[in-house]
Amino acid sequence: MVYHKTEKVLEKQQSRKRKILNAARELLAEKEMGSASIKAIAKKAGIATGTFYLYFKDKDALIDTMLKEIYKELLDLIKKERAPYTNGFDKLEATMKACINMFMSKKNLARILLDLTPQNNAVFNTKFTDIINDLIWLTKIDLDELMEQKLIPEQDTQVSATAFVGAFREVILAWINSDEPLNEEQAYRTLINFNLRGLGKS
Amino acid sequence: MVYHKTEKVLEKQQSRKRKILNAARELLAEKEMGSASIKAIAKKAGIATGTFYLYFKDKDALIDTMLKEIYKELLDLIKKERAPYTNGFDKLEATMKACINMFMSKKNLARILLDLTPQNNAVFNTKFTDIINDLIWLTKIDLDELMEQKLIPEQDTQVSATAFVGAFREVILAWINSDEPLNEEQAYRTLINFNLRGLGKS
DNA sequence: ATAAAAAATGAATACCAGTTCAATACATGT
DNA sequence: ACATGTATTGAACTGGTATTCATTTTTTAT
Repeated sequence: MVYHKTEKVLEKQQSRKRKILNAARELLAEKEMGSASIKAIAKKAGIATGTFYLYFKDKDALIDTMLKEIYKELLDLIKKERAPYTNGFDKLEATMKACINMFMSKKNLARILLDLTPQNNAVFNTKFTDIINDLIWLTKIDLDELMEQKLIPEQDTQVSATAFVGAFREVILAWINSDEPLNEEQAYRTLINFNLRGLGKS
Repeated sequence: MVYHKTEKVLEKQQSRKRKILNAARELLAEKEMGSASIKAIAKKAGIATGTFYLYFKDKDALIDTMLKEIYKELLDLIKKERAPYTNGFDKLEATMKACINMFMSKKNLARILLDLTPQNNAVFNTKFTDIINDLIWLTKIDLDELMEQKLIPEQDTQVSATAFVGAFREVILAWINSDEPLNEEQAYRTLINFNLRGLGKS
């Protein structure tokens, strides 16, 4: 006798995997991240703890998958928002605006992607660092282009890109963890101007 | 019968407390911070695990004390380096140079003060956030003064200060965790210029 | 030197999170 | 309906860390 999964079962399984990923996202995004235990995730996803291991090899695999997913969502949005522009500064500004909008509307995503405060998990930290480094690397590409075109002064673009991302990250995190800035417009402009001026936009 | 501690004993106890604090610093500064267990700290300090609890109420108390100490050391150095200057920009630059020098020469301090990557400890995270916020607050004071004097354009100084600290932190961390920049001088100047230009130094 | 007081010890304890697994429930094909 | 393959369950297991505490060592005062 051979057993073949029916459509209904396949769908149920996919839905469960999604539920696990969503539960993990929600729990990780909450302030007290200690709460993101397998037991808690399983409970939130509506399954038994053992069931978790039918969908993911271990906790590391879950975190890996989750971070990849979130990062992809961010990159896709950035790509879309940058598409209309060819000028380097416009592209950078579009990138920042895309990030601000995404992070402010989906604060839980932002907490996971920008805030590494509370993780004890080695894979999480490694993956996380990789993502930040990747963002810095993408920024550096833009800066090298701008420097090539003499639109910004001679500088160590690796350092500038790191500073750029660092400034951005700290501000967004402050907004997320406290309450919004009083004057959104001015705050946004201040951040964007800080970074663009920092590069030496002439 | 009444027991009074003799000088020798008091000194020995103070020295032990120091040894515990130093052991904690060294272990926390190492890459794999999971190793900073009470057992490891006690071992490094040359005492039994139980003895630790004669000197600190619990692990949280140790971390609290340690972070306060380190932060005080940093603030003292900053204060000293700023003393010669009255101009706002000079003061900011002196602050940055003091931090760069301290962090690059005492990388373990920097890892503890700037990099919260691997802690699971709630008190550590809270304390850490407090310290960063304090640094931002101190920066904001300088910026308000500069804005008052019309030396930088109108802006949300809370945001600028946050960006300033964030850029600085990210770059220093990158230097600490990888290897030094190839061209130290240019890298330092790039970072300092980024931040000063970011403010809109005219 | 001796007894009381304090400090130090480290094995035992308590606790908590990730993971396993024997038992159970459900799905499939005949 | 039945037999067999697969999925689910949750209690038990594992490993690791903070903390305690009965015992031992050291210090003090007589």
